[in-house]
Amino acid sequence: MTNLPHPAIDQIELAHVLAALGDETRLAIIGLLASGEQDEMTCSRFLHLGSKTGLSYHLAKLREAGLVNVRPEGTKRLISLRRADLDQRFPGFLDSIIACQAPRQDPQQDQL
Amino acid sequence: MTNLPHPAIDQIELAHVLAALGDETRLAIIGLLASGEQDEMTCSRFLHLGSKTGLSYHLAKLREAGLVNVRPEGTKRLISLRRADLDQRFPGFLDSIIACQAPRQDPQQDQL
DNA sequence: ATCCTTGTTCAATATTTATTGAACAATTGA
DNA sequence: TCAATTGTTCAATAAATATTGAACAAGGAT
Repeated sequence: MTNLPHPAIDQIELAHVLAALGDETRLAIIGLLASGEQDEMTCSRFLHLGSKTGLSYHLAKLREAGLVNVRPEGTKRLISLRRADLDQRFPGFLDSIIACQAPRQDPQQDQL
Repeated sequence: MTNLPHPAIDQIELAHVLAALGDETRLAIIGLLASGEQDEMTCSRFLHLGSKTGLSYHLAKLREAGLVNVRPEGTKRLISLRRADLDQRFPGFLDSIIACQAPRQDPQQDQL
């Protein structure tokens, strides 16, 4: 099933996770995955963020850090956020990241 | 007062913060600062984490990312966590990090 | 003044990380 | 079978990061 190597919950390391997220491209990938559009997305869904090769590299980083799950399906790979695992391992962390990722409100709209 | 360059709250970038924290040494520094022993600590307080030169480098990274404040006092530098700023900018983020940093409980002690 | 303490800067190096393009593998579809 | 799709691997390179030691600067203490 889980074909590619994924770290088990308890061997997900904070520093490793943080390093994986400390990159705009990967942060954007997580933002998209978290957007809730769909639980799983193919690699090609992120093609606007970089080259095919580059994405393969970044997605591997995210997988190795324990942030995403990659499930081969035919010739495609279905990527999903390891929400439950991350919430269990680092309570509140993922949510705070995702919230920050959301478009920030500009000062103007504060009237009313 | 604030002698060295520190980013203003609204120019603290998430990816930058995450990258700064994606390093065991710097994560340990933040852990110590958050431990509450004292609000401010001198650089020498972290000397067990690396060389004098290395710490100067890592502390600069943390300062530039907006994670710590550095206040020169005589020949020393007093380092403190920018708690309030970070809480305002990224609500919940710092707390989740600090909680994860805390020594994890081992399975045994779960019996009341 | 002289020394000691605390910490920075600089230059050199080592190590990691990121980016590219070409070639490859597996699956799907005609 | 042949071609198209989806994505990986590899080797080369570029670029960013980390680590060292030596030299320096600013205070504080005597």
